[in-house]
Amino acid sequence: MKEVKPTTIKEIAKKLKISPSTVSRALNDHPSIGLVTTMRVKNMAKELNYEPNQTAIFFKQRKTFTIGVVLPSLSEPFFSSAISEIENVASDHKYTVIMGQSLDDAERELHILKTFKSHRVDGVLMSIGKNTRDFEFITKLKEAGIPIVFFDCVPAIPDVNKVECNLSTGMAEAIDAFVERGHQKIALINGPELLFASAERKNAFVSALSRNKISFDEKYIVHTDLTSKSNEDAMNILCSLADRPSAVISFNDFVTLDIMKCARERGLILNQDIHFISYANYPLWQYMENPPMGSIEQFPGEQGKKAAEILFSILNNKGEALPAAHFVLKSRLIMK
Amino acid sequence: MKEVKPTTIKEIAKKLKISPSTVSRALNDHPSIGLVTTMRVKNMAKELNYEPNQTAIFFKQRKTFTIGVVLPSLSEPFFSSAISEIENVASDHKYTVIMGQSLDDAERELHILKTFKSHRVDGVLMSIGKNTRDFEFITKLKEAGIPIVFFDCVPAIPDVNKVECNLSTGMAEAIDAFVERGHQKIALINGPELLFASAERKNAFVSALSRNKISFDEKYIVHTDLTSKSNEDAMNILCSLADRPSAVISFNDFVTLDIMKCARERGLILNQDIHFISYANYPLWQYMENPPMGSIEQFPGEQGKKAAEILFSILNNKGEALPAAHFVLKSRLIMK
DNA sequence: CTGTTAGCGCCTTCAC
DNA sequence: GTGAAGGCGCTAACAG
Repeated sequence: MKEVKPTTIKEIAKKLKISPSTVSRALNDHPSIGLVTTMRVKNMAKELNYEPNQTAIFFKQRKTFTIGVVLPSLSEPFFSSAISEIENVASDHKYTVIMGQSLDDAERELHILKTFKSHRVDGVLMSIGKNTRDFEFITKLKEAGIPIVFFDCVPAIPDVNKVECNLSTGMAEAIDAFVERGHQKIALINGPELLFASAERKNAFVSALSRNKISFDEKYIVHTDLTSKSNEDAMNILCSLADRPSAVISFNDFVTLDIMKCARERGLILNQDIHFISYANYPLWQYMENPPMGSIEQFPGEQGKKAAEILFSILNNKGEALPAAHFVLKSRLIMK
Repeated sequence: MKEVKPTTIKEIAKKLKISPSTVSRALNDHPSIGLVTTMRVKNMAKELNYEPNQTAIFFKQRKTFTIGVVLPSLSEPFFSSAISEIENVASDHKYTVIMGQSLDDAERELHILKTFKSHRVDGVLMSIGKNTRDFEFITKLKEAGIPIVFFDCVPAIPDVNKVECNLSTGMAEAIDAFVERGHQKIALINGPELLFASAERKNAFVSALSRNKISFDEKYIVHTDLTSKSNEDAMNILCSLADRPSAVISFNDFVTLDIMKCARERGLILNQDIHFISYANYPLWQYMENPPMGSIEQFPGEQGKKAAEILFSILNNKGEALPAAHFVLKSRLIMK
């Protein structure tokens, strides 16, 4: 198979006996080029199967029409629905998406960003990993003129663009829903204590209880390191309490899957002896025979979409710096 | 915030009073440059925070160290596990991944490929959409010297690189498993009749039955267009048969979810009155109370990984054309 | 070992 | 309205 080397502007020019600059202008619909010439050029381009060499254009224009997306993982449904939406928005804006998965490794994260930077991406979307502590890279990117918009897992730092989901609203709705149905002994299986996301859940939990005039009992909050073993341990602790809770809110769906299994094995009847609500990150309840009572949705797709839109509004406004955008979605309880 | 414009090779050269080419060579560890010079250059590069401008390098080298991945959808777990593996392999090879989702739209697919081509990606990985009929693009890419490796959903065309999953092996195991457990009335809820993937399932179904000396009865094959409505219809047809099947193999997990629901609603006891096995595309059974008996795994992650490895072996062998690779994984029944 | 020169494909002043 | 010339940053002959 002979490799046909791509047509260039020069060849079109030669065939038409005009100058390359004219061809370039014609192809870009430059107003000062006659209609006739423009048509001739475009026809010839089609005939020769001309496709602009983007690498040359990127180089020349110092713009790549490419955005980079950094995520902890590409295989988790939570993130893949985000990236799917991001790709859609990017595609609408005629942008291409390059991506990297950090696997929650801070070094790998930095490496990806460095790669993106040397690729001269026009902008970055990012959900930070669990182990990211150093945010020096934000300054670096800013210096390089590359805007970044965070979403979902965002740094607690002022003056950065971010889209996040307020976890409290959903927690409030969940507690309300439980209380309405007569539950008073409501427990929280929270994530690792030092995680910001855990603190947020706890605060929301406590204040929602107090709003419902339920006195807060420390024993109803237990922690898991998110392994299956630890999830079960947490559940066993709760089940062994003299005052076993009748309702449990858990850190996420994976935890709930484990603890539901654990509850079944202890002979409890799901949705009767014990009820569940969890923060959603795995879209499967719709299919289950005995799903939890509800789940608190965080809308990863919307977050990704919104973040991408913010990024493009920045890119289209180049020159006038916009104030840092901070968009907060409300998490919401969706009953099953 | 002042934008610092990136350091170039020239500036390093000027500071060091040597020529840009020497700097370039030193940075690339060219053997003919003295150790001292190399060190001086590298130190200065670090000091000035030099980062090579990849867009220039891509342009100059006619190589982008980027591969393009085209998938029907980024949000389906089946594909996201593939892309996750692909990203890992690419990252190991110091390659970047750009991606596009076709959403099963043939035009969008072509558009993505065109974009990739003008981006001068070094290679393409692709799982074709349901509506792709025209494979002219393969020739185009070949002419442009861009290798392509298909995986999962691959074109039935000779001389293309592809990694696919043999659906028959899993079907055979599934039928065997049913027969071993005493089932004789085994049905197949197949996908749209004109889909290649449906024909494959049907053939495997028929021959596995015959191998087990079960006479094939046409009424035990029904079709669905994969909408929930159609899935239910198919199940209702089977359930209304005088000889209702006791075991059902279905096109994929989504179909099974619907038909299990349907079966429950008709008062059948799952895994007792009726048993299920389906081709897997949605990893959730592990969590269910009454999962199907098993599922036929197609290993999307492995497929993506293998396809990526083939692509890189081609890229690293540039010059000597390799014969078209055709790798076939065996689908396998995994019992729950 | 190192410097000089040229050019990748395209766009964009500056001329006419 | 169009052409000529220069250069983006880097690398790779070709010279020393």
